[in-house]
Amino acid sequence: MSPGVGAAPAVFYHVGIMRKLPRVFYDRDAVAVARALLGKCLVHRSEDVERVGRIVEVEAYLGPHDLAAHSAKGLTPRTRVMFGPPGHAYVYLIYGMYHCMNVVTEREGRAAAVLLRAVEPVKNVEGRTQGPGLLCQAMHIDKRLNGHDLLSEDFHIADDGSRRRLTIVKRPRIGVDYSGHWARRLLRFYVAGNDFVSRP
DNA sequence: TGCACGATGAAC
DNA sequence: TTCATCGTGCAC
Repeated sequence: MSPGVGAAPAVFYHVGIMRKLPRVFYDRDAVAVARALLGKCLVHRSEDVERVGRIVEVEAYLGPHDLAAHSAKGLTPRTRVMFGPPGHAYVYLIYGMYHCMNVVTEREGRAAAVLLRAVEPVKNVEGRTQGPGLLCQAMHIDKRLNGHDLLSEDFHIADDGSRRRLTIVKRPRIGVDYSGHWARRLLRFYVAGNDFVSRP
């Protein structure tokens, strides 16, 4: 993989030793996890292919009191994973045609999560990755991975040792206008200037 | 059992 | 602004 001379400065080049994020990484408040996930690598191995994307845009969902969060509906078959322990994937079908992937955060019962909204292609990623639906499509993520442990070998998030300074932009979350004042909270975070952010 | 509505993306 | 398309949650 060649860096490409004179490419946009917002693109990451460095890929060093991959260190899988430990359980304690996810066992923190959703905002802290959301911000810390920016720049980390989402890794999914399936059908003998390892696909890697660098996370550049996320949204935090704080729990049942957050009216924009699915867990605001309470404990249901669908939200069961959100109410479970941290470091697991909450994957659901939206609008009958796209999948969205979340990372469960905070201790069991808190039902907080971070939605992955966009990644920058790093390895074996074809197609667009700007937006939660396209991200899942390109990374071959679907409902079969709902509840999957993110400390597994085939599906996890890793720190590749990149120490690039990131300027993080805070914005309101997308598509949650039904949630009253929660829609105005600045709970969407993305890497400033990155070309793969869905809605800069 | 029926029905309204999405944490979306693409076309018009 | 409209629409594709279907699982989920809740009303009846």
